[in-house]
Parts: sequence; C-alpha cells; structure tokens
Amino acid sequence: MPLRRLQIPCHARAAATLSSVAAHHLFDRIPRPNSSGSSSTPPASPCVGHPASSSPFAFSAAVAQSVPAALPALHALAVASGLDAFAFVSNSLAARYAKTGSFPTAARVFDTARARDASSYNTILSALPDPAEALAFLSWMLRSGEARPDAVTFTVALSLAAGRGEDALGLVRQLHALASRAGLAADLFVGNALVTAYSRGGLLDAATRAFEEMPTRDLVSWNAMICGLAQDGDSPAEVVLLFLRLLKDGAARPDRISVCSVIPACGDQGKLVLGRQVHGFAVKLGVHRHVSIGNVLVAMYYKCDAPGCGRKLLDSMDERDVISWTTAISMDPEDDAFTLYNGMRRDGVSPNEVTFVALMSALPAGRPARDGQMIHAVCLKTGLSDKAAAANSLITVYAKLRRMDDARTVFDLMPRRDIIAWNALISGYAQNERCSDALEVFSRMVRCLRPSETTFASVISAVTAVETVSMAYGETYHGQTLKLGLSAGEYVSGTLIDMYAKRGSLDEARRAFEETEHRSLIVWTAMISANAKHGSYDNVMRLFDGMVRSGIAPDGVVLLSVLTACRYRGAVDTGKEIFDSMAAKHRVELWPEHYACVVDMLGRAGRLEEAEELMLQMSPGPSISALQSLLGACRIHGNTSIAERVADILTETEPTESGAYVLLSNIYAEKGDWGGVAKVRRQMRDRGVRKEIGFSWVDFGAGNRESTHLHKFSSDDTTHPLTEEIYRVAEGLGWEMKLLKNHLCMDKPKKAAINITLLKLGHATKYRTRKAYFAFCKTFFSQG
DNA sequence: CCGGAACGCC
Repeated sequence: MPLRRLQIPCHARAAATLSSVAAHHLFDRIPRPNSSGSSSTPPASPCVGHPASSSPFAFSAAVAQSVPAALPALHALAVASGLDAFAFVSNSLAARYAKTGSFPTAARVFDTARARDASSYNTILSALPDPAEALAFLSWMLRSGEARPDAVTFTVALSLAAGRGEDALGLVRQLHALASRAGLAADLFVGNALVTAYSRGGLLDAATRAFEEMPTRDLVSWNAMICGLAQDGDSPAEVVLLFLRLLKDGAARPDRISVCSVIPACGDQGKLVLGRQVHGFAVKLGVHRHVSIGNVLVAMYYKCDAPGCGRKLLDSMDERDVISWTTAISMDPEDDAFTLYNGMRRDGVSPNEVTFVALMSALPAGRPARDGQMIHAVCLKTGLSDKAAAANSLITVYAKLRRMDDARTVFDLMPRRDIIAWNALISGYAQNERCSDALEVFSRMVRCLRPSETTFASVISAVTAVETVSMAYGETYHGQTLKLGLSAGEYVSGTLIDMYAKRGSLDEARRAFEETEHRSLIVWTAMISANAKHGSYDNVMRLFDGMVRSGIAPDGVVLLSVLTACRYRGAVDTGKEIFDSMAAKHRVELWPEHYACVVDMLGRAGRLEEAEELMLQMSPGPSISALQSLLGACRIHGNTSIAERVADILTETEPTESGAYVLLSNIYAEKGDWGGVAKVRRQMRDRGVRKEIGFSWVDFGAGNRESTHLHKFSSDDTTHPLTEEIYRVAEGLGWEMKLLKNHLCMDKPKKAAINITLLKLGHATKYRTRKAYFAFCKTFFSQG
C-alpha cells in the first residue's frame, strides 16, 4: 500500500523518496470523487478507508506535517481526488509550501485554487517576504471583496504595520477602525496585535487604551504592553508599575519575556534595590540561568553603578553570547574595551557588527589612529564591514580621527548605503571643515534619497565653518528645510541660529530663533551662545532666565556659554554665583572648561587667591588652559608668588613648552627682579627649552573664493614684498589706538596736543583734518 | 483541518 505512506505523517520520510512521476502513475488508479459536490461538505467517499478521500481534514493534517519533497504529489492527489474543492485543503498546501521555503509555489496554489476563503488570503499575506508587497496584497484583498477579512487578517496586517513603526501609524488606525466595524477588535489576538502596533509606532497612549479596552487579556497581552512601554524608554517607572500590577492581578504568571523587559527599566532608573528584587524573582521563576536574562541583568548592574556585580555575573554565567560580551565592552568602566574583546575571543564567541560599534565608540578621542584601523581590519576580516551599523560607525570613527579619506573609502565600499551612512560622511566632512566635499556628497545624496534633519544640520554647519564659502549656500539650505518641513527641528534651528550669528548678524540669528516653534535645550543653547560670542551679556542673561523659566533644565554646554558671557563682561559676582549654582541647583557636572572659565574671570578681576583656590579644586588636576590664563592674570596684576606656583605646575606638566617660562620671566622683569629672570633663563637652558617663533596669519580677501590668500608673518618679519607699507600702516594703527585710549580721559589741552600729533602723522591719511578726526571719534564712541 | 500576537545588547 504505497499510497498510505503519502498520508501518514510518521511515514513522511519514506514519502519524501517518492518521485512525482511515480506519484502521477499511482494517481491514475485513484477513483475520482464526485467532482460536482458542494464545497461546503466533504464529498462522499468513493473508496472507504482510503485516507486521501476519506476526510479532507485528515488530508490537511497530513499536508501540515509532510516533508517538502512530498508536497507536489500531495498537491496532485488533492486535485485528482477533488479534495481541492475545499479551500482549506489548498490553504494547507499553500501554507506548507510557504513554510518550507517555496513561496512561488504557494502563490501558484493560491492563484489556481478552486475555492478561496479569508484563510487563503491570510496564508499568502503572512508568507509574503516583502512587507511592501504584503501591504499591497492586503489592499487588493480588501478591494476585491472575494473574502471578508477575519480576525487573523487583522492580526497579520497589524503585525505587518507594527514592523514599519511610525510610518504605518495611519494604517494601524485604519485597521483598528475596520476591525471595530467588523466586530473583531475584541478578539484576543487582534487586541494583542493592536497593542504591539501602537507601541511600535510610538503611540503609547493608544496602546494603553487598546490594552485597557481588551475584554480578556493573556500573558502575551501583558508582555506586549510591558515591552511596548519598555522600548519607548521614556517611562521606565511605568514599566515597573505595570509589571507589579500583573503580579497583583494574578491573571497570568509573568515569564522570561516579562522579566526581560522589566530589568532594563530598573537599570534605566538606576534602582539597584528594585533590580536586585527582580533578579530574585527571576531566580524564583527559574529563568535566571537563561542567557537573555543574564544579559539584561549584567547591563542593569552596570547602569546601577554596580560594575563589580555586573562583571561577577558575567563571569559566572553558564553561557555567554556575543550580546553578553558586547554589553561589557560598551559599559564596563574598569576594563579596557580591547581587553574585554580579547576575553570574548578566548571564550570562543565571535563578534557581530554591534560589537564593533561598541569597540569603536569606546575609542577615546586621543587614541592613536592605529587602534581604529585595527578594528577596521578585523571588521573586514570577519566580513562584518558590510553591515550598515559597523560601516557607519567606522565612518564616524575615521571622521573623529580626522581621516576623511579613510571614511570615504569605507563609504564607497558599502554595498548598500542607508541615510545614516550619508549623514555620517557629510557630517564628517563638515566637522573637518571640508565644506566643498560635504556639499558635493550632499548633492549626490539628494539624487538617491530624501535628506533628513541631520543632513541639513551638517551641511549648514559645513557652510558656517568655512568662511570662504558663500553664505548663499546656507540661505539655499534654509529655504530647502522650509520646503521639506524640516526647519522646525531642533538641530536645523540650532545650526541656523549658529550660522546667522557667525556669518550673518545677530539680528538674523534672533529671527531664526523667534521662528522656532518648539524651543528645546539645543535651540536655547544655540541662541545663548550666539549672544555670548557677540558679547551681548544682557541678552545672554535675559535668554538664560527665559530658558530656565520655560522649564528647561540647563546642561553643561549652555552654562559654559553663560559663564563665558560673564567672563567677557567682567561680571564676576554673577558668574561666580552661577558657577556655584551649577552643582547645587542645576545638578550639572562641573567640567574643566567651567573651572577654566571662572578661574580666568576671577584672575582678570584681580581675585587671584580665589582663582588659585578654585583651580586647585579641579579634578583630576588643574587643566593647562586654566593654569595659562591664571599665569596671564598674574602678569596683569603683578603677582609673583602665585605666578611662581602656577608656573611650577605648568613647567612640570609641559617641561618643553616655552610659554610658561617666558611669561614668568616677563613677570620678574616687570618687577625689576633680574635674579628671577636669570633663574628662569637657567631653567630653560638646563631643560633645553627653546622659544619657538610665533607666527601669525591673516586671511586676506576672505569671503571671496577666488582671491583668498593666506599671509603668514612673525615679529620683525621683512619677507613680504610690501613690508615697508605694512609697517607704516601698523605704526599708524598703533598711534590711533594710543590716541583713542587717551581720548577716554581727555581734557582740553591734551585734546589739542593729540590733534597736533595727529596732524603731524603723515600716514594717518584718514584724519588729515581736525574735522575728519572728530567725526571719526564721534561715530566711534557713539557705538559704545 | 490551514493562516495569527510578546523579548535583551547597539
């Protein structure tokens, strides 16, 4: 009875050997059932006891478990026996074909089926490999009306939409409405799919509403809601609350998936005690040995500032996968990323592209380029450099290392470039002030895909950074952001404000700021720093006040701008007050830059002891720039004792830098302490310090791409062909400055004296007459 | 008897 083999699952292996030719031969001897039989009831069995025709249900069951090689024979048998009059018989064939990797055959079964129901469509819908095609198929199904969509249709369609995240929110809403109208929204599976689709689209409110409206909920519903909240990331506290509600509710017992979502939420809140409790709960459930739970627990301990616990857990795990190690590489503060990478290799675990991203982002800025290249080499060897994530961060790393040609090579070798790759390359060129390259890549990019907010932020900052590039480009990009509806984004607004402040005027920057609807921290920061750079102290303070009052918490960056404004203005008390409020009120970490700024401000104001005291509080120690500015302040205020201490630290950290020696020697000289001068000179000689010649440069003809020339010169430089004229003008400018300085405390006789001097100066051609000079003074002083 | 929903590290 060879035919029996085709039907009986346990003989599936034997059926696999049956060629379709043999099957056809056998089918000729199968008696045909009544082919005109109604499709709703099984035809009367012409051959009692024959499995192929006795029951279409048994036939479908056999199909569901058969091996791929037996499917053509089964298909032929279904047609031959007339069983294909039942939709579900064809459906089971199509489903089996699709599941065993032969989608085109499944589609053919669908196309040639004698009867189709919703399940037929659902089978194809869930099997289509391309989501876009699946959505097209769905709309065709809805339009054709051959079969009414059922709960499964909505479940599959919603999960398709869920995979597209925010882009498909409109579709989700539409499906929700259709399901409600069909009375299918109360279905458990549809409800679960709705919760998932809304949360993946970022509509947590709608997801919560769908969850609460469900008449019954199972563990999947709870997990969908918990995971949705967890992935949103904005409300870790709610994740924990929902998990506790699940425990109290008792409707379902949490499982590994629930625990897996709650643990990161504990970590995000830094709640170590709670995290430990959930860890205990995982032990009680018996899921703690699972590698997924181990991984989230390790990450949770790292996030909760318990790296020791994280590391101990990692080491004690039964099995560590690439995720476990990648977590440690990106989060362990103790061990070097490379050391951990080697540990991973010794553990027999292969890296993936995420591992490389973690390694590359662990590269400190000052690390030799060799390390970046080493990672690149291993990345190429393991074939992971083709992965977008790895390639994208390679581009970023090379850009950070100022090696744009290498970044470009990585980019050019990518088989498929996503928007992140384009943006990484463009922003790399922008950061390295290679504006024309940035613009060239940008113009190539817009031919393939739509630029994003980040893209415009990069090209605008590229235009801003390079002064020889016409502002017309920046204005064009501004126009394009308006057209594409990207001008309201915080990054675009921020860079526009920055651009107008640097290359246009403060007024234009203000206009850009006022046109920004949603003023985020980034937007405020751009506006405050624009005003700080222009020295508009009053505006800075007014804006800062406005920002704080609008409920935005300042960060280190914006506070540095505010402190800088205080420094320029010499508003020492206000500056000091703000500095003191940083840790106490704003809970902002104090950076070396903040200290350096305040040290400089105090130093300029002559409060040298305070400045020194503050400088010594810096951790891990006073920064070079703080020391240098304090030494400069000591010179202005003639304080030798502090200058000696400061110069000591400076010359110890940078023994071959001449700056500190020269400055200290000048301080001694100004005091007439020639012994001190000799001491410093001796020190310099002993340590082999040479004072380097300082060069200055001037960008002549800036703003015009063709005629820009860079002129370099040093003191007593006579190499320029126009040397004589240059010295004459410089001397004239020196005189002008002296005159203007004196004008501040000028009385009548002095004024007369100056005017005579001025008239004597043949090169001060501008003010050859008294009238012209007074006109100049009037306009100069009225500007403040 | 066919088709359906939830998860970690970047």
